Amino acid sequence: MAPSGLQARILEFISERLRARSAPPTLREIAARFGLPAASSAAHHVRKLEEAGLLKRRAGVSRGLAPAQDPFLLPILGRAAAGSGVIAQEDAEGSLEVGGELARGAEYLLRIKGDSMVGAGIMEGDLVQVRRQEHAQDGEIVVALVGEEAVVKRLRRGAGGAELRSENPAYAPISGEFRILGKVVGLIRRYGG
Amino acid sequence: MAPSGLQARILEFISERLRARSAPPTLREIAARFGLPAASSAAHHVRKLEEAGLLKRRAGVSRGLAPAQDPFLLPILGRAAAGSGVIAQEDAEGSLEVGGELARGAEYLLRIKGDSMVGAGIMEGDLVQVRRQEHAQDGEIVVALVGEEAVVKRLRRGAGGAELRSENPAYAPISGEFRILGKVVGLIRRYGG
DNA sequence: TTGACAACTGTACAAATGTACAGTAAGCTT
DNA sequence: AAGCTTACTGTACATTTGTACAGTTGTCAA
Repeated sequence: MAPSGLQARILEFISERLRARSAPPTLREIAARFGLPAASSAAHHVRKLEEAGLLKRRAGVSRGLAPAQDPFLLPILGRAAAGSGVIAQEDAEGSLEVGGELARGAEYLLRIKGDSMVGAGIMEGDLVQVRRQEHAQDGEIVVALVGEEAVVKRLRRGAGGAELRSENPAYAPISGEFRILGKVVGLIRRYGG
Repeated sequence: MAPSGLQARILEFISERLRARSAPPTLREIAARFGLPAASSAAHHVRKLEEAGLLKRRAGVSRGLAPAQDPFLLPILGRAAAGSGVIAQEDAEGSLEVGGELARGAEYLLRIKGDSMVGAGIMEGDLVQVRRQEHAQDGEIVVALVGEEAVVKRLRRGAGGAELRSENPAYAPISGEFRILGKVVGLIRRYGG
């Protein structure tokens, strides 16, 4: 199921084209790019990628190639979506296209509610980019599940165990039971207007 | 020079396709979309758009259409770049691809130095998205030229004239001579790692 | 070696696609 | 009205492009 090196490069070639906002390559362009002798050779590899679920295509349409999952369209999840303990993609309040380099490492966006992290420059209404992971290091900003609620806090690991700290003196640290859902890898803010 | 309503819609149609990460339309697809009777009709409008400098195309290549200026790749300018009074694109320290919706209204990115705006959640190292304009309203965050230096401050218009305020009590307002270079429309932050 | 299977290639072809060019329609000036 | 310019359309055609299919090569097991 793992694509061969060549097929991975073909997939990357197609993604590159799309990222550069131009039309994806034709089969013959793929063949020329990788020194394949005929269009059907490219067709063969493209079919393999399609069978592996890595590539979508519109049959019969020229340049109808596109990576199956677009890593640039991130769902925006609301805090309420954490009720079940996992933040489900189905509960997205929408999605936002995030550019190539910017999207690196992020899996979803979470909209910030409240002012508990203003000391870290995270304001109400900001979108934080989150990568799903269950562990994090001391000092990192994480998304954690506290009871039924997902919160964004700074993780502190000390002798007395781990705790979640707000960056606002008005809020007390949370040292009880919690579970880390992900790590904050970036932040996006829009100024109204 | 101003494109007719139809031509503007054709341009938007092409952009939409690219934004959705799929291949731009063929001439016949454009014709079908807008009820034009023949491929040559679409070809005619495309040629007009090209002559107006709004569209680039690769001649003879299928689906070789793309908007002339890609609004998604924004240059990252450093503060030093403001020496001459204008922030020149040539002084970019790099560029960052910013997704469709996110890029709306922004023309370049400016990297924040210093902590004078921490009260507004703007931290050292953040990138602010800026739209060039010479006027701004009371309360908006702007990029302004003070002497030889470009700074990011909040604009306050009062009875005594306009002034630039930091969001950090350690810094005094700037009420002397300054010129507004642009308005901050967004903010992007990456957490290291 | 033999056979079986998958990976890959060559060729031919129908459909899709851009383009040239003559033509028509509509406005505008004189 | 006549003449001119511009906008748009119809048609034909060469090229590009996806696809089918038979053929070739390579790998692996027995």
